[in-house]
Amino acid sequence: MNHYDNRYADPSSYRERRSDLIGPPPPVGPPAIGGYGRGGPVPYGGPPPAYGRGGGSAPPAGAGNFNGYPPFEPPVGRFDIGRGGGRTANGHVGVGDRRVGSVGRGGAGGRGFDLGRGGGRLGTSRDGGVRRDLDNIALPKQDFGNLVHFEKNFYVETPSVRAMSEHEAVAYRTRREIMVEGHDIPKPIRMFHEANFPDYCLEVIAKLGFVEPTAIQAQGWPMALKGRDLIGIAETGSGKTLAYLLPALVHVSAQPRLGHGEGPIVLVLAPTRELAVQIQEEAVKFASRANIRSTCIYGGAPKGPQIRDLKRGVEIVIATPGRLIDMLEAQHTNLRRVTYLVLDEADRMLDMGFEPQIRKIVAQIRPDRQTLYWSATWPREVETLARQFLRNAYKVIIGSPYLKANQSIAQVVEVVTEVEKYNRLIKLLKEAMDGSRILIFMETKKGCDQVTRQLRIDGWPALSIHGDKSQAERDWVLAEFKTGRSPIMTATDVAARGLDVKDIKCVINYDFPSSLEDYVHRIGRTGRAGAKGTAFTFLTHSNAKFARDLVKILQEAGQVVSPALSALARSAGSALGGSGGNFRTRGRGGGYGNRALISGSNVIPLGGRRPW
DNA sequence: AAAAAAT
Repeated sequence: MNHYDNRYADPSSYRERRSDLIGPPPPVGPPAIGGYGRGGPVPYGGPPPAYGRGGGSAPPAGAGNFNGYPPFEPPVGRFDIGRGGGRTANGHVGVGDRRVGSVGRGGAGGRGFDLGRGGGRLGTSRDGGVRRDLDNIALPKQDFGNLVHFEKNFYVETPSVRAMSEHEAVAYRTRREIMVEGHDIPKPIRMFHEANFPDYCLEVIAKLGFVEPTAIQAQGWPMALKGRDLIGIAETGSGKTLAYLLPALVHVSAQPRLGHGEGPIVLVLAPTRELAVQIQEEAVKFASRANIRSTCIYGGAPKGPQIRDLKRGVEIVIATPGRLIDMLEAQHTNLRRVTYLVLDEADRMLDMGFEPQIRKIVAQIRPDRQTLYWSATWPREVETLARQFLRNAYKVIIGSPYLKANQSIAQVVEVVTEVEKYNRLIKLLKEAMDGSRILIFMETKKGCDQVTRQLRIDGWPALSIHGDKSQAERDWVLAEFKTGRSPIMTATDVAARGLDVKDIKCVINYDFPSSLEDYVHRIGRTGRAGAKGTAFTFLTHSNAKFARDLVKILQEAGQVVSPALSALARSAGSALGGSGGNFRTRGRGGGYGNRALISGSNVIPLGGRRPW
């Protein structure tokens, strides 16, 4: 037990023991806010230094610069993706050399390293073949026969928590709408210091300006610190990331230090690259203070630096599944030291597209690990599947156990026809352009590109992010959006979950999403951390099957339901059928999207007038 | 019928 007690009494001791270790990369500084204003010209200093070729080149003459928004500057050079990786500017040569076919360890279990990707044996179509390959990669079987015990219970009640009566704990949970399940549930904490985090955590928390734990943190922290498995469900923007990251740091600090060739202790899995990067940025803020190293492993970026981080030894890995499996297959790392596993956006991670990959990864991790699932949405069907990977789990739900939207988002639903959408969008933009950001969701990548193109022709400073764009372009577009240099972003569901961008005052669902869970996540890009936001949603008759459940979500959040929406709801059945049947029922449409041009020429110069 | 996740 009191491992952790001792450590906490002297937080410097661990740092000293580890003084030989190299610290993590410095945290990424917050992007400068501003640069976009209603009246004035927008300062634009040329393409982003990270990607720019020449740097700071003046935008070409012509309409493109009229509003001060840059024409698209193709971010090439640094991420020379898809050409073998040997020619990157920073000279990571031969990343591909040591990949497939390396011999498995001679030890127990099959090795199954013979599934090269070079041959494309499962079909050469870009879309489809790739995923089947991924699913077919066999990782070496792990032998968990004689593992040594590891410590995972670090929860020590402070006197003030101990003094809380059972009755007070229940009252606190009622007041903050905390619903708990499981055996031996700890009392919630009311203040940050009651979680017994190391001082550096409290310092960073103070610096970030947080005053009180959110409900999910108040109950989730003591549960996670107890070392038990956990399902944590709380609305978008309510602080789930810190709810699992801070216990992760405590967990890491109490484990034996990494030996040569050992992989991470904490593994966090996320469904998109941008979300993984964002979690990593959050982790670094805290971990760097404890000399705990963390890194992000995700596709579309050069492997060299990622491999280097893994080889050097890193306590926390935040990853998207595909690249992690790739790294495991190539034995750049292993998961034999992982004792704290997090699935962020867990319902998404367990849906059809991801489940096989998750199974593969989880099979590499010792069964007595601590496993934590987090999401704002948790369809009933997922839980059965999820429980396969859990033991004696707690469950904590904030607010209603049903599908629920964040209450601080105003939701406006408009019943329209397909052809009316664009003009209606323009009207909304004219009202909404006030210096903050506007995020527009589309159903398809192609639709995304088409609307973005038209918006730019009409002079609207919009850029688009979706999965057919190069990672460099995705990074660049998101950065332009975050800084406000390009205040309108159109997106597919790649941007639906988890992304935390400041000052998104307005989300527009140009196309209705394919599930109500996605609806809740999409609109949750606004109204973060108690801020207000507005979500506009275009609903057509072809979306009628969602109307009834959408009405429920609106009512639950205290929103006005328009007569048009009620009428549509009455005219159609429920999308959820008996029991939420829209989960895991959809197959993948093959070969749909069109690959974005590497040159970025799908982003056209802005039209020559300022329409707002 | 879509998106995402390796090259």
